[in-house]
Amino acid sequence: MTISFLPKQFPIHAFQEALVSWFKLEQRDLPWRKDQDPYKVWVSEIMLQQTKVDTVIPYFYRFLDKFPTPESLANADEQEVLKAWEGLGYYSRARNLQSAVKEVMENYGGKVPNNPKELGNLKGVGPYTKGAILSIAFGQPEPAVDGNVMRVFSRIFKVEEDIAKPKTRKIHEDLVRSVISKEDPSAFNQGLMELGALICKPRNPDCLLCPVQEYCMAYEQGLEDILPIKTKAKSQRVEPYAALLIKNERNEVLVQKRPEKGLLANLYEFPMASLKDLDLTTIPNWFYGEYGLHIDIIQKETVVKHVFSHLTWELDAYSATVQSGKLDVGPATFCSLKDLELLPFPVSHQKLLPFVKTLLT
DNA sequence: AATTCGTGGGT
DNA sequence: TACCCAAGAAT
Repeated sequence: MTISFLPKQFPIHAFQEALVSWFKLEQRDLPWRKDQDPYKVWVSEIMLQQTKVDTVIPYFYRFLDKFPTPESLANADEQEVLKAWEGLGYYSRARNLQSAVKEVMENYGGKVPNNPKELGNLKGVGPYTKGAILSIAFGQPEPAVDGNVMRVFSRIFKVEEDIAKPKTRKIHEDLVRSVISKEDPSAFNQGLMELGALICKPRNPDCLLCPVQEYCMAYEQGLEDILPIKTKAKSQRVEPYAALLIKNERNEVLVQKRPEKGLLANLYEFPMASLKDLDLTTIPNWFYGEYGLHIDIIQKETVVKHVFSHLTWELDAYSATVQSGKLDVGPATFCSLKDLELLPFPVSHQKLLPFVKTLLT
């Protein structure tokens, strides 16, 4: 059964005009809005996935300064790309972006594809990003449905489907297709998102300032605080670890590269022992088995609690020294204080760097 | 379809 | 404090 949420008498053109003219007047001056270079639009859209504008801005400047063209990004070392992404989170975005840019270099002559099929096949480019690039960079009337659009449309058209459910996105894509401005798809799509960010906020929306208030069913019926419907995520688990800050006789600290898949893939960290399986007395023996080094634990330096989307790390950081043995693990290596600055660390381990500096100084 | 994947700011 | 939330994609 197909449900159309678009009222038969909905004044499409007046709605478009109200939204687009508001956006052109009130839009924020953002660095990725200076031109419509598809590469810059692409980079910005990847960075903006699940990430606030204010957080992205400095990363966007630094990233474009370092990798101004698809070619420069394609030819860069992955570690350098991850270093530029350090602290931004969702690091597979960076690795997928570089992978996709390499494909653009090889298969599309360095030109970002301007059609849904080729664009959607690029790594890290899903339905939203595909539509955003097509509409913003190429002016095509394609939907770009993100969380803002689903919230805004849930209110305007009184859509009561759970926006946390994957299938709900299709409802809103159909709605966008039925009302998008063919004259200015870019301003229309961006206008919806800008409206969601500035006016039609998740909580306490500023309906009195809204340029499309007269078209909003939720406002008309006093439902703006009820919609959208969104079920809440389940609670997260807690994982306790001992993080080991191990110094050798050459005043270097042991670091290791994380696996190439999964959480914080290919980033660096200090070795961690799960306190679910081990305790302070069994860690040295475990460590010798894993790394081939006898260590002496000195003392607890700090405790770090780090919250991810789906789990929490509780890191008890211990200083330690190498007693004897020979390191025999590939991804692990001793690293000088100076060279640490070249390695990409997740924020969880950046919190430990001040203590490492003290240890090595 | 449900989980996994980061982080910082708002309330 | 403890949630909630953000211009999602991959699996």
